Amino acid sequence: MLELTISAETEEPRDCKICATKNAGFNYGVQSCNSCKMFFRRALDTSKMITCKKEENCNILDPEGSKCRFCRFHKCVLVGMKFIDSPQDPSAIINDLLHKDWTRNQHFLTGKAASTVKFKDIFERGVFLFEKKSEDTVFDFYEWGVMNHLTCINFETSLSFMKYLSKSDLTCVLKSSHLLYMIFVTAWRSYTAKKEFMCHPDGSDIFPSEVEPSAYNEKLINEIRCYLLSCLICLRVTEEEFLLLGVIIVCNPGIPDLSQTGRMLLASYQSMYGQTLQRYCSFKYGSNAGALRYLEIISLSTAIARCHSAIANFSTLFPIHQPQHVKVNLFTEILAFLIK
DNA sequence: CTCTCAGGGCCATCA
DNA sequence: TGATGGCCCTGAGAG
Ligand SMILES: [Zn+2]
Ligand SMILES: [Zn+2]
Repeated sequence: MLELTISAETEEPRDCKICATKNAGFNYGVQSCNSCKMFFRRALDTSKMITCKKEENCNILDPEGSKCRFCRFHKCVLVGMKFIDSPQDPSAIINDLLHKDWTRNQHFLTGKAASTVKFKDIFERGVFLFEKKSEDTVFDFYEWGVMNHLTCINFETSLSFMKYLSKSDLTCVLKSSHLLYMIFVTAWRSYTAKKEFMCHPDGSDIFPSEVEPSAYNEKLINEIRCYLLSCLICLRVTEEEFLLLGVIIVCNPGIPDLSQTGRMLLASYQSMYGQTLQRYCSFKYGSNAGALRYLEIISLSTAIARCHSAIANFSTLFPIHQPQHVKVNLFTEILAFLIK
């Protein structure tokens, strides 16, 4: 690879790009010393989230700053250390997603949100514990809705790359991509239940009962209920395609307010999952049909975005058409945060 | 063979 | 005392 970027002038070409140690070799694709190489590898291995105690801009060259694991790791990413072993085994990736998705679905079907869950925690950490729901519990719209949000966010934050993101980047991802992902999951769930319109597992509506459909444009309501689902039916989307497209949506690097390292991390993972989807398609449908199929699956994200904007429109119209029914609860707080 | 680099073991350091 | 990180070694692969 051509090295066109000129870093600080005092830096010798053989210095470690992260900590400036002399006589560094090549590790993970960049000029780096052995310590930084090992640090990077161990940082990738750890299951714990790394955080910065200061402002996420510690100077690694100064002995105080070099103690910050978060900032050192992010400098590794920033200078271009490759954090994905290439190429990945597609079936291992799919199995990992299958397992995470199964967990999400179990929580959604059998759990209920712990009463301790508060709005301000949801988009900060995105990890929740669920309590067992008793057999005869009947959820109303808002309880289903909150569970749908929490279990999807739980899934999103359990993805392998999320632990590398800073807290603010994590919030950006959840704020921009979570609702798209949740819409897709809801459509998928209705699709696997062979429904013709989106609904909750017990068949209840995806609109709260106080919504008076006749007060709205029928096309708008239909777009929310049916449009995306009809695309899934029409394409006969497989579970593998659902899983991979779901992650591709969650690791969209084009969302606003991301840090540069956050964008780089998401872009690499999105491209890795994209390649996996491509390989899956060409394996399942053959090389030519697979390439077309890949594009068709990717273009589902347009249908998801269309449903998203219909929901945004609806939630703008709702307080205008039915001001007497506006409620404030956890679900409406979450939705208000996501649609802005 | 030599060179480079990924990865693992071992041990010093520090809360 | 357990987590962390630096030093040194090994083995695989390329040339
Ligand atoms: Zn270094
Ligand atoms: Zn820091």
